[in-house]
Amino acid sequence: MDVLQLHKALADDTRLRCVQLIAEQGELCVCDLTQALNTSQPKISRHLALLREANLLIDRRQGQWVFYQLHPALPDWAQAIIQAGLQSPKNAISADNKCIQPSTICC
Amino acid sequence: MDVLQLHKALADDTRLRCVQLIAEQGELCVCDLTQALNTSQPKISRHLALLREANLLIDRRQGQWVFYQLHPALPDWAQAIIQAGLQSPKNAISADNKCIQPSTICC
DNA sequence: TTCATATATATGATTATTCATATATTTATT
DNA sequence: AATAAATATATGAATAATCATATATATGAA
Repeated sequence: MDVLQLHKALADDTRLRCVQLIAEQGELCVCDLTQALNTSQPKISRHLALLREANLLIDRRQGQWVFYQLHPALPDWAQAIIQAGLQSPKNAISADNKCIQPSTICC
Repeated sequence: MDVLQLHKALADDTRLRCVQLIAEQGELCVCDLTQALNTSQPKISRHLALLREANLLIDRRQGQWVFYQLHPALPDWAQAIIQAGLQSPKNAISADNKCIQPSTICC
């Protein structure tokens, strides 16, 4: 993972909001994100796959559900970039995260 | 300027290297960047225009030359994102910046 | 247990759209 | 005229969205 790849991964509204929500909540499943972002399941799934392939997220299946969290080995500079983005008053999730609780929305 | 726009602005190799070089050097002119990145002048110019329109850079004409620097009113979170990217051992300019001196290459 | 069904997620395939680059031209400064 | 920079246009490439379908797990009835 390099800096360019991280910016590319976060340069999409859906992906940025997924990462910011997951960074705030620790762990969320696909159906959480689908509801929180009010978007289609295949769209979320594709973007999560991209983030997983970029080593930004890891997934974990638990029964029916697949939970995503930040990759535990994310380098410091990458964590710093994600955190700095969350500091912005105009971050990507300010309108979404009010109604999110970890895995309690649809699961 | 919001977080998504910043990531989009930095999600291109040419633009990321321009911003990182400028952040390190303070100020560079178009011909500096053209030489440092070994790429065509129209390509650099077009990407600089994008960064200027995104309020990431400002430009200043001095005689024949146009110098670019980071926007002085860049918010803290945006500066933090740029700086964190420079911390990466795999940042975008590690192969370029060795030969750069502010405005002394071609000007 | 077996069968049927529902739910959660992923993936192919297609289409649409956005983005980057190259070439040529133009403008501005000295 | 010569150098520096910007812009216009066309083209190709990468990216994203959508629909349909596939897979995996869970649940409940017979």
